[in-house]
Amino acid sequence: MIVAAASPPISPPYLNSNPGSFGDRNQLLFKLQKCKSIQHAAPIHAHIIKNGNPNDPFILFELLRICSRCCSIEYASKIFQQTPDPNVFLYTAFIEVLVSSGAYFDGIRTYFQMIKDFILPDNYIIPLVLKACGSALDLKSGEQIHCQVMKLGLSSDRFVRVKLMELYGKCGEFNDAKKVIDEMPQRDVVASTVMISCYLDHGLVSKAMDEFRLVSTKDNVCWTAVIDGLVRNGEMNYALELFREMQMAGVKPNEVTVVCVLSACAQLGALELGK
DNA sequence: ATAGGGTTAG
Repeated sequence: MIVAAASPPISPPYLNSNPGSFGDRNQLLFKLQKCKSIQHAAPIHAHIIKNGNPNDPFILFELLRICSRCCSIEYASKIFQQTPDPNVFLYTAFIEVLVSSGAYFDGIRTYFQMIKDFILPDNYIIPLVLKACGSALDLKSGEQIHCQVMKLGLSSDRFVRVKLMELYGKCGEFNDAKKVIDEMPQRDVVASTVMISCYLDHGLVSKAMDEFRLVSTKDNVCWTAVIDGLVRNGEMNYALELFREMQMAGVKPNEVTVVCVLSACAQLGALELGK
């Protein structure tokens, strides 16, 4: 069988005209995706600056991801400052570097810079920056972002809702957190777990249990969050009772569950039970 | 073509 000869490929403008040892642009991208450190990425980056398009957003995105992996704010800042018109992906990747290194306020500032530049936030960057607000206990910024969420119609996104609840929970605004979960058409187990933890972190045991009784789940993380919270609130017997109930319901404990239950036994001096 | 959620001790 004779196969028709393929028509000669048209070189896309980003293709390296004389591919050296690094190969073409897609191979460079692939190599960057596998880089674990800047040491590995730097020569590839240098090669792109010399021979390729250093403003290629996909390349820059991968470089920022590497900075996230190895917590290098410095390298990331250099890249980001030299990016002429960062899009929402590049803002997200850069803010991720900042937030994962604990530079919450820098992350929040960078987000508001993006808004000033008329770049629309999406349902990926919003949870990220809400997490920063929660960690920094920056309720004012968080509320501002909540307003943007409503205007942009992003409030149905489940990641957005979870991070809104965490923000309000960390700031002690339980009514606002509850409003978010109550507005869900139907609550999912992660949202419920966050709401429960939000109560238990502030000693509101009975509110947490009310929320838990609405769930009915075989999800052991959710059960564990409740058991842990009870232990942290000094409700050892209640925690052990729930542990038994969990097993009766056929939910398998994980290692975190066991740590919590053993801690309860230790605090009760219940050696035999612990054994 | 580029991305993401919840639980623990020390």
